[in-house]
Amino acid sequence: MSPRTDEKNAEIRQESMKRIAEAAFELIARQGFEATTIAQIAQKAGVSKGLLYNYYKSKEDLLEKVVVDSLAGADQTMAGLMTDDAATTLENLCRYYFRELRTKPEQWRILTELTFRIDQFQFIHDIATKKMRGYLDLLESLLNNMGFPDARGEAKLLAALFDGIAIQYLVIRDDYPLDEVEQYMITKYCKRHPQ
Amino acid sequence: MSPRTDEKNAEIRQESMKRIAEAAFELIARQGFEATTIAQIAQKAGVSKGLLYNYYKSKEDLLEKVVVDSLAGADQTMAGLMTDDAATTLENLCRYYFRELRTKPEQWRILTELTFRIDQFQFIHDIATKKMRGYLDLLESLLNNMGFPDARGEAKLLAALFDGIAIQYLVIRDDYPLDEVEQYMITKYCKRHPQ
Amino acid sequence: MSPRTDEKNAEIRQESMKRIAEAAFELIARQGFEATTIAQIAQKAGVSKGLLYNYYKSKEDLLEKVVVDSLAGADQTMAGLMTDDAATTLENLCRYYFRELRTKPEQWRILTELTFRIDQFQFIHDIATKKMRGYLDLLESLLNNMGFPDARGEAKLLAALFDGIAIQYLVIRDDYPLDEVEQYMITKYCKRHPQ
Amino acid sequence: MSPRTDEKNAEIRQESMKRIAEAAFELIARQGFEATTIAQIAQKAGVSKGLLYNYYKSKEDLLEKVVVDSLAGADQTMAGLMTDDAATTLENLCRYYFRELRTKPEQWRILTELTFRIDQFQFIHDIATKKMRGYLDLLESLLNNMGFPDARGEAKLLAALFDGIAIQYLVIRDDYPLDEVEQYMITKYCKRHPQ
DNA sequence: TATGAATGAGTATTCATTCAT
DNA sequence: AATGAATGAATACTCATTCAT
Repeated sequence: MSPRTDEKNAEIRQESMKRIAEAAFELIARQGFEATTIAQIAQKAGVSKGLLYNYYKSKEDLLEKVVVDSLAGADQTMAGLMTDDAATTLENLCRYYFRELRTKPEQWRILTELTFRIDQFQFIHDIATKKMRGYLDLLESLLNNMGFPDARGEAKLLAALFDGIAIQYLVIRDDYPLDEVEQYMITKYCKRHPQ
Repeated sequence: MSPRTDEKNAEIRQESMKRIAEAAFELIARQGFEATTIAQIAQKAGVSKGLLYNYYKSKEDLLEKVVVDSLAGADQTMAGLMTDDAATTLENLCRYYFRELRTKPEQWRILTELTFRIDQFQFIHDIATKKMRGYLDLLESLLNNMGFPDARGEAKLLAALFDGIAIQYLVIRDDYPLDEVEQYMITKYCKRHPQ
Repeated sequence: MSPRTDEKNAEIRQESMKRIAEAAFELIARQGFEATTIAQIAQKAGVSKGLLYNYYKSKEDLLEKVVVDSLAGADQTMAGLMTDDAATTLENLCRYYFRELRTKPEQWRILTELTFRIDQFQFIHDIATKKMRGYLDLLESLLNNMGFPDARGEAKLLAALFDGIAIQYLVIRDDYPLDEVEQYMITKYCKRHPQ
Repeated sequence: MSPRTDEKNAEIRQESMKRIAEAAFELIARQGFEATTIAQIAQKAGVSKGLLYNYYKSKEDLLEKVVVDSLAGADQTMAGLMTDDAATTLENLCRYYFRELRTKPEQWRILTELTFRIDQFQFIHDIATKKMRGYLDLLESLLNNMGFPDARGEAKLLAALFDGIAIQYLVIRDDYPLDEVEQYMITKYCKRHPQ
């Protein structure tokens, strides 16, 4: 019960939770939520099923925490991409988005899949709605700064375009010309002066 | 000597299958595939669980048949929207798409969700991939006829845009300005002469 | 309702029952009783499931009738093997038994298997007990006529020997020297004068 | 740091498995394999259905493990009956066989029944075939040592005789003179000098 | 006589969750 | 903090049997 022990405990705790979360995300990304069992997650994380329930209330709670964590990480990274120049910022965001899509397609696949399951997971509804509004506001502000007329309307289309490109790529995958589309988007939205 | 004529039997079968399929699609669309039980489907269809297995090999087989049927119906409807004029055809398709989204959002949601569950529903993924390619070709051909330069590239963005609008609408729902976006799309792609 | 129709009906009836019984025996012999479904039997017999229940009260009733028929056929054949000379009769029976074993091993297999399921099928108990006693009496009488001392005791062993040979052959099958054993039995019991 | 020592866990597991196996064997021996439900076994063993599946992959796996265990036990016991003198060993085996038959007829019945269900329980058939060959070799060796001419042929008949006696006894049961037959077998094969 | 659509009771199996240690 | 034995509710699927026609 000395402070040292408490510290150590907190450390162990963090370590265990991290391993559980990683195992969960990886398995769920590969197999889907219902096809992944608590037993699999515990085994992959190298902990007992019981311990898992010390940290997470339920399987769904685990999913929520994992998803929230994953998105929080993305938010943080995106914050680092902001600059004083709107066009540069937009280009940074754009490149980041395409890089993520290319390097972690399975993670994006599961996140997108979950987005479609709004009615089944309440937390998804809240998160997805908030995220979408946030991105919309960000895009609007950037486009506005860049001098686009009807920045709000354009932002809506741009947001939809990003989502749609992800869908097409995640489904068609190897045959989808992601590089080409990325180039097109950057040229069209970040390099040209708006009319 | 048949106690019931073959036609009568076929009729009865069709009727039962239809009721089962409708019940299944509706429940699955609302609750998702795993959350929907065979018992629920049978009850909603007003038949016994056993009868369901006279017509469908398994729960997954039922899903497949229902999805294929649903998509076949859409194909047929779309075929009727073709005209001699590319711009008119595109406008028809566009209006049809937005009408579907508005009137049957749950169906679109479940179909898209299932498309993403590659490892679990290979057949849906295959169908969806083929459809996506088909739409891409159709859009390219239309845009080409309408005089767009780089019709292929533009078709890709347009396809992504349609998908993206759907996901945004399905998530944000009531707050999403679907009418406005529809108008914008039609104006931009179907009414203006390409540069 | 004319006599002619009744006759015809009876004929049809016989024909249908025969086909059902044959299909049932064949399927049950190959797959076992519980692994064989009424649907399979009906299909193989080319009749409807409903018709089957016009003739047989239940699946178990069908099994009983089929088994009884099969054994009755054997009885009839055996009756034709009787002669005035006990040694000749015994030899005939012996040869018949081995020939059956060789030509219809699957049928014997299922009958033997059923014999072991006394507690599960009441009718099996009755039939098997009666048969065994009948054979015992027959063998005793034959051995007695042939001059064996302690014909009853010897008959008991002989009966057990026949059963045991069947078991060994039906299990080991191809490697079992059935011909050799047959020859041995005939030589030992039918050809030599008892001491 | 384990909340329960590994040994303690192993003990608990062994205990549970034993109770399940015993319950399963007893019920299956009495009612047959398909007539015995998992629920019955679990209840008789005093555990939940779920626990049963912690230890056995399926109902059939449970059957296999139980059968293999049971036969391994018999092997061990028989090994203890071997002596330097062939006649004594044979007599020991003979007495053991009859005692088993008398005290555990249901177990013999079910094991033999299962042996005949080749297509459904391949593993039992394989085990039984191997056992039969093993017994044959053992009998041949013993008879050979005892000076029997044609020990191989005699062994075959003796093996069949044992099997046949079992089936006769299991069917006729109370009316079958098992004691008398046992005496006869011992006198004939173990006490007399071969000619 | 004959059919086959329909039933529903029955069964193996899975898995999130709990809790004694 | 950590374990894993144990639970039991939930669920897909089967199949003998019935009955309207």
